[in-house]
Amino acid sequence: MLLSQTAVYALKAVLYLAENGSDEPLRVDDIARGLNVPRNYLSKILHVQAKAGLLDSTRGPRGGFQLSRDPAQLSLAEIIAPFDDIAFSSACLLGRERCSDDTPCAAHTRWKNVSASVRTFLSETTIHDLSHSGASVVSG
Amino acid sequence: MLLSQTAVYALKAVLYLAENGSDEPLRVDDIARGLNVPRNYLSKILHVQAKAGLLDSTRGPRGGFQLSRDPAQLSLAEIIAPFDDIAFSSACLLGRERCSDDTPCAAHTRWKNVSASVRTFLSETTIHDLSHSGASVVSG
DNA sequence: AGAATTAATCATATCATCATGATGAACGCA
DNA sequence: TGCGTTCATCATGATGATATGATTAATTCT
Repeated sequence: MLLSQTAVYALKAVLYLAENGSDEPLRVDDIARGLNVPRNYLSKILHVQAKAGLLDSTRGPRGGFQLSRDPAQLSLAEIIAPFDDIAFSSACLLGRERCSDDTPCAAHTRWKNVSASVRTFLSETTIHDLSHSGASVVSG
Repeated sequence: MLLSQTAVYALKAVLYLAENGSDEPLRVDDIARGLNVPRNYLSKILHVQAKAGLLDSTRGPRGGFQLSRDPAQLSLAEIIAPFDDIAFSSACLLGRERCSDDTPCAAHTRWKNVSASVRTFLSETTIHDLSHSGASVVSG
């Protein structure tokens, strides 16, 4: 898979919030059940996202998680970033730390356009874009 | 990283063989040293590639590994396949087993063109293409 | 046959990811 | 203040990827 399991859960959770959250925060329990993902595991993922400023968390009764930003301003890249650098630092196909036009790996020239299209997709696609697809976030 | 470490080693080894091997097989020891990769670990990777029909292995004196095919007929996808399905079965961004035009995930429509370009790159780029890049395979 | 060479395999270690269960800390409300 | 709700954190385990070292099997050459 392109993304780690954790990053996928992070994405799904944000999508779930965008589709099901309103003014009220949603509880981890409900999100976890809705996505069919382990509760405590999801809790940690949501916590990381809250620390990254993507979500607001509220404790106590009527607490839970909310998006802290407009879904139309929230890119997939930002959501993935805390869990997975894939689209950014490690864009070299052969896993080199330094791989640029000046110090290319054997695949650099041919690969860079393809990898750029992946990065562009992730940074220009927003949660808003996906949450209007009509497809269910759940099950997978 | 897009590819697993193992798949990267597999790719590098084949590139190394394409660039340094001639009629004579190359020994694991030499390839491992040339690529700066653990010897026994590489040995297993080469063995898998031999079983997949990509390499010929010969034991005993003057033995080692050779490409079993013309580098111009050897795609990156074929080399990666025994180690990593990424480009094929698990093309769904959200990790769903079934994700198609009929049963799409939320990201399907937007992601499919991008992922197709990755698959195309891997299946249409050959070892020959990369081994003439002028860049070193080693280090990284 | 015997020695040298080389890949193949086995047993094990290490680490990150993925995950579970139990407990702690903050909060709201009566 | 006290109780229930909810997120936060801790301790632990399972699994797979990534290795390492030692041994075995096949082959060549003399």
